[in-house]
Amino acid sequence: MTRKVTIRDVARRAGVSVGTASRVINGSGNVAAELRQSVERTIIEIGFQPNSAAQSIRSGTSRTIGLLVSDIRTLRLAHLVRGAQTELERAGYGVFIACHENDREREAQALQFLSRRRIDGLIHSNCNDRETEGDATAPGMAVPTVVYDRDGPEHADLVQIAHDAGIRQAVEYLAGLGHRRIGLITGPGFMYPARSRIEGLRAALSDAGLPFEPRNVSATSFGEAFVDVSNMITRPDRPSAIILGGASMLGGALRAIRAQRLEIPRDLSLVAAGDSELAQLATPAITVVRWDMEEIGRACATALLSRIKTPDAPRRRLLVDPELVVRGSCAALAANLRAAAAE
Amino acid sequence: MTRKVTIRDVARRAGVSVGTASRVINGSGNVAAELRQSVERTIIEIGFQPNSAAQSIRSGTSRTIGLLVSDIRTLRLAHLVRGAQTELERAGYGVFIACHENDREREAQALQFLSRRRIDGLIHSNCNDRETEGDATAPGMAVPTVVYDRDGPEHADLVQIAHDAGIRQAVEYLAGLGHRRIGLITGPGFMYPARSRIEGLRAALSDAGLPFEPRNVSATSFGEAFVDVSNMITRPDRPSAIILGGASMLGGALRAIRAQRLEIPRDLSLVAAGDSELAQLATPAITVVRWDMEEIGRACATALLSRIKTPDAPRRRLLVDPELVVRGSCAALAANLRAAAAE
DNA sequence: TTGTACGCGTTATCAA
DNA sequence: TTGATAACGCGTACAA
Repeated sequence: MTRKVTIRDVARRAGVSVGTASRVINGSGNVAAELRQSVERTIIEIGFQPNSAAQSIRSGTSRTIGLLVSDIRTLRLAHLVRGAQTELERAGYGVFIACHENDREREAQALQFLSRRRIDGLIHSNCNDRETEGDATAPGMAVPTVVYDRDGPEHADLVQIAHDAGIRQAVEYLAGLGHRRIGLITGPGFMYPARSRIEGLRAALSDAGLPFEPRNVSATSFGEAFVDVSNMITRPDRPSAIILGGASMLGGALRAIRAQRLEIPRDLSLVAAGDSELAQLATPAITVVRWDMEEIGRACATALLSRIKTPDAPRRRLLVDPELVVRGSCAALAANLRAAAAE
Repeated sequence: MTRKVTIRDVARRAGVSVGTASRVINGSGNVAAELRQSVERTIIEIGFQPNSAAQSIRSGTSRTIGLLVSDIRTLRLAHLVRGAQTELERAGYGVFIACHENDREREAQALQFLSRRRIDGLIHSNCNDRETEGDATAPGMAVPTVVYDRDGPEHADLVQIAHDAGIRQAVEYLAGLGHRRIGLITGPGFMYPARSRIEGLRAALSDAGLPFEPRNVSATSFGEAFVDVSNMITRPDRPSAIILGGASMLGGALRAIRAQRLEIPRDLSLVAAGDSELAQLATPAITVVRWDMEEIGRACATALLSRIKTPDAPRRRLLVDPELVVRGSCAALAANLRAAAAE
């Protein structure tokens, strides 16, 4: 176990003062060329590494960003994280990743943990954006914050997906195929995405001259896709097309559809909001509304970096427009009816 | 921007010395009940959070673990990370995640970065375990280290998958189905998994009384699965069964097989080493040799924690046995031949 | 241009 | 049991 090597060791060995050594290390102030070289050589020789904790305590900045999401095992969040990470590391920041797993308590703990680490900024995807009062009182929340795809607290910058616009694209596409009863199954209403999607559905249906039917909308808890889809597709007046809000629902939805012996797209058209490996690999491949999580991660990072640079700038909101990717899970309604009648 | 609140603020406001405040905060030493309560109340009132950088600089320990893998966008690595993270957080450690993306330079940079942060331990999955001499000289490598699924440097503890045993299970299963020409396609030989798999194949074939044919083994770079599989299955004496080493190869392999208009399992049996969503969802579902990445992440964490506790304990090696999960991608050879003849 | 010395927030030692 | 104070490693104001 070698004892740690400090800037004093460098100074002593190079025959200079710690001040000079520090100036060489940070490139601040002028240092004679010969001394500089001597110090630089010494640093390499004895393998000196500045202690970032000491730097942090001295400078009041930790060069660390906190990144708090539900779970990096979710592929799209892993992509978000990587996008943010590359951008932040490029700027010299380290990234502390924490997962709240949609548990308010865990989230609070993580926030407190990050606060003790004196993070310089936070990228946060809350697990509940309707009750952020807890966070407001939470210590360390005055830190520059970018909230991803949630309605964050007052002081935070926002990076959000325009889910309403995505739903609109899906509805226009489906309406163009002749569908008149379009269902939406999405997550719980205490998070921005679900609210935005429902709003988008309402507007898009109205524009298409179609009625908004509350029974064709299901906004409940996660992981219940099987149940929600089953309920919706077993009704006699079931929708002929369903929009699935949330990529994590696709598995359950497909199982439900299969269990009812419905065939996609013959008996039911399906659009998923959010791309996934499953959507690409399913047969038929699922038509989706998608956005690039890695790019969004980078966007969160740059937003945060500029917020850190100019803390008093007005609050910003970045809205990312999704893109419709047509694959094989939707059929024109006429064909749909024909096939159904032929059975 | 509220000024940071320090332990001195707590002490002053509670009317005690910083020493007493510190003792209350850390639960070290005895403090009179009334003083303790007063301090505790004050801490909550003014929202004091110990500055972990200062704690670190004082105690010489950062309560931080570095976790260096190729890429958390790989689902199984995300699982490993979460497993390790939960275990380490439970023990009061924060986890600094870095990705080297199989680039030696990035890896060195990450190592240096983590070293400056004075991590107390490292969980590392090297991108090349045949040239670790660079790491040895790298500063900060004296830190307690657990290497995952690589042949790490001398001082590191090892957590490895028994890939050889996994291949053996696959070979025994395939041989039992009548297969005599069994191919193996795996990653580059400068990493432990490929070496272990080839070794396992050799031993298992020998035990089954089958010849080891070098041309039925392909150990090249990643991401070339399509090419490697194509080459192997277009040969006139192609194997009747292929073992795929590395879950990331499955996509390319399936495309290659499809491109040759071979049908699984009729024309070709397939076993994948490493489970994946794709393996479960493909039709037919792919028979795999699998292991639980989250459990392994936890194992890495506990190994590291005990290493930190007892730095001088002898080097340990944990070998995890894979498990064969039979699904639908393998057929008895007889049926295979019959079908082929009927074409 | 260089060196000295102080302070960052904390813990630990030592006297009281 | 409590308080005063030294140290941890570093950056920087100030003096030389």
